[in-house]
Amino acid sequence: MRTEGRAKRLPRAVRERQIMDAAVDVFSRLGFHSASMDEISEVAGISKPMLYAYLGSKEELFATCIRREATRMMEAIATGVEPDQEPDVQLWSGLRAFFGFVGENRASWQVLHRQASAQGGPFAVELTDMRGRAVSLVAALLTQSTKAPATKLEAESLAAALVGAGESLADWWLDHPEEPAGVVAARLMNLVWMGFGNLVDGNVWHPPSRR
Amino acid sequence: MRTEGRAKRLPRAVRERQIMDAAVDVFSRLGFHSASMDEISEVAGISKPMLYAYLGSKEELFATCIRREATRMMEAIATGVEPDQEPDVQLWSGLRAFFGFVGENRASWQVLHRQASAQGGPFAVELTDMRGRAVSLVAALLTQSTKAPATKLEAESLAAALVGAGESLADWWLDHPEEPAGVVAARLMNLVWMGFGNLVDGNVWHPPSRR
DNA sequence: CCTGGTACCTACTCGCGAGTAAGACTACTC
DNA sequence: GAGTAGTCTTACTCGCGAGTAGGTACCAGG
Repeated sequence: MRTEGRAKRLPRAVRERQIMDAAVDVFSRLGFHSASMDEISEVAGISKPMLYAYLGSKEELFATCIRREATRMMEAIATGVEPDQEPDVQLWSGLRAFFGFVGENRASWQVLHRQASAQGGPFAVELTDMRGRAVSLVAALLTQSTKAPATKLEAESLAAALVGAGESLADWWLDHPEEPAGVVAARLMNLVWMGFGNLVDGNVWHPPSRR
Repeated sequence: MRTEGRAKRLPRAVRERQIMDAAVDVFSRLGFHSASMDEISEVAGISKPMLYAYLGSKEELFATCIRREATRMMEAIATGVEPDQEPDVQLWSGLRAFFGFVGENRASWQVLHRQASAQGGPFAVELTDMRGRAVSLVAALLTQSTKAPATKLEAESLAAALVGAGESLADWWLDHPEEPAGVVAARLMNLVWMGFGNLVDGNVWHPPSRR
């Protein structure tokens, strides 16, 4: 029994999952360019031609990773958010779900946010797409709840700022992992709902009575 | 007179500036990895060995670009901000300066923000450094003006969120260049100072009486 | 007019990594 | 047990781009 020998024969679907997992791991650690197909294949416990046979080129592989992780994240948020509630509660539940997802899945988050946004090329499409969905969601929340008729552009840019604040705070969180997810989420909630103007006066937002 | 011949002899300092300008241009268009030293040298109107003679390796060159552009930006902000004013006015002037800088200097902004943050390596240092200075600035503004004694971590994370919101909104702005800088800045000001909670009720922030 | 120093070049080396050719092993079917 | 479909491998090619060796033009000062 050699320790390094021919890999056990496995059905394609299983191998593809293993490869994707390895790819997300390596891409998130090294970034798109510094990651080599050799390393990914090694981590996946498989030889390089399998990569190409199953997942196509390096770019396709990366794009597939982005798509998979983005979908996972959007589903996590969609599951967590509570519709038919007051706007602030909807936002709050969305933020909790977002930071919850990032808390587990650090690798996914990194490959999603840092890497994809840097490669201007074909990947930006996947990322921009997901980000666009998130922005639209927030923008809709805003538009629907506002009394003053805001322009589409205005709502969208505010939503972009909010999403950016979330991403950035999540990045910051990576460097301060000791903070619990709920605390970080609550902070952002306070910032965007109450504003500094209120916070400096000691007025904070808090969730409605516990269920 | 050949169109492509030996370059005119110029003193080192001048050439270095030209090279840096070319490097910022190319890096911001293509990103660190996709940019080649050959292309940079071509844009700079010079041959490759000059690059290495003057600016060292590719990594050194990139780091130097980051440092230069980051310094320019921080100086622009420092110049624009009005100390000894109310916190909201300080923040407002800072935001205006920031978006003003980004509005001109699109290339600088891109090379700064998108590229550097993606290459985890030695460059993150430069970028993290500048970002850290910005965050500290905002955090200090917050701490100094708040009545409720906030923890250091709290102020810092809020500042990180704000800086991130600014960066993200600036990114968004790149895709909607028709908006004037002041409008974009005002939107972010409203978001972070008033909060959505106020905005949906139509309460907006506006600067104190014109000087 | 030589001597050195500085700006500047052409023309390489050389490693790394994406992608492939060609086949070997396994398992299922008839 | 022969065909065939799918899994998996070793061992390459090949271009691109970082970095360099070894010069050439130009300008001081002696």
